Amino acid sequence: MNAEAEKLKQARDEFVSQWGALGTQWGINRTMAQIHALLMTAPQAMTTDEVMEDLEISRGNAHTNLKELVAWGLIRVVVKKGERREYFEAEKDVWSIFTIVARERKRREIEPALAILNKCADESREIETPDGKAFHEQMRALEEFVGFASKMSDRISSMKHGFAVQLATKLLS
Amino acid sequence: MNAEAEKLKQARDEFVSQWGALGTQWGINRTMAQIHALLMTAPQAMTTDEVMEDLEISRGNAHTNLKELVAWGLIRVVVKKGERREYFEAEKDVWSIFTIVARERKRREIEPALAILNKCADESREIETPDGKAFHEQMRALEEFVGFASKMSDRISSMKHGFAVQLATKLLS
DNA sequence: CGATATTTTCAGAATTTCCTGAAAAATCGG
DNA sequence: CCGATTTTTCAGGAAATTCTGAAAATATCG
Repeated sequence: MNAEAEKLKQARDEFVSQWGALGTQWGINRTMAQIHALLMTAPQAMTTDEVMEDLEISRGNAHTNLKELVAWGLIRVVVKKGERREYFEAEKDVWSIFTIVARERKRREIEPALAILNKCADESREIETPDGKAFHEQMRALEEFVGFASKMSDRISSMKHGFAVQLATKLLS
Repeated sequence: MNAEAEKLKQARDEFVSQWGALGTQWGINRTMAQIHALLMTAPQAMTTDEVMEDLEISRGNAHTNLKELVAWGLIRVVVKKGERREYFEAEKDVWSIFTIVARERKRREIEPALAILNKCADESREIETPDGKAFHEQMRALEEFVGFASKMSDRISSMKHGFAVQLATKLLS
């Protein structure tokens, strides 16, 4: 019956490793993605040392990225009775994961863009040359679109899972 | 009347520089984002040399990133009659830009993820231990969700601009 | 307290990504 | 073809990011 455990270990290792590689494409570092993958598929909460050993990384690296994941809200600290050290466990619900990631991406990608577009649209509002008008119009169009995207993101993130699925299904039908 | 041109130049420079900085957050390199910003706000198509001079970058850098933007479809090569060298101009329509970026992100972020989840869900399908079942179920849930996202992305990207706005407006109302 | 376990920080090393500049290749008109 | 112009490639350097390992800080227990 240990062949099963072996198969599981292999599948999980592959998931962790590949998910880590993907993280790079994704703008988060490899270790963070790997830890996330590891904890998402962990039967129980894990300690820093277990994570270190499993991924063969340094304590500093494990610590920094665990805390970063906690800051994102993708994992939680768990304290066990009579135990001194911290355990970590991942949020496993896919809809929760999605909304957390969407919120963070909005904060890091959409909001700064909106700020820039706002400022540039503003600074060019009164320029009367043809080129100036064209520039202003381009800024305004981008601003409007990104603002739309921002609001959509909020709207969808705040939906209940069920409602979002319903909407999506309707859209895909 | 040259104060106006000065103001425009300043606003545009700021846009280019800030958009470049944002590109980094975004997983594309600074130069590529800067060139894109520059061309999006250019009154006319520009040559490689003009881009080099404007952004103060090397020929190799300018060339590589111009070609990369062409590969994405965010800019086009323009040939002028009686002129030997290539000019570049950007796609300026925001909806087109959005669909191009969405398509590329799907290709680079969603599809590889789906492939991994598929494989891992498959490899764990027959494991009968409780941990194995939990792992499989997590892979399956993620796969389903990401698959959904992928289809949604296609659907929205293939919409006409007007229809998408209509839908969005309804959603935001 | 003092001893011990655990977490946090961070300087410097390792790695990855990006850019330069120059040489090579391709293109074109005459 | 030849010479001139333009595009492309790429080795090596520069810059940015990530990781290690060890020391410092903090927490906990008797």
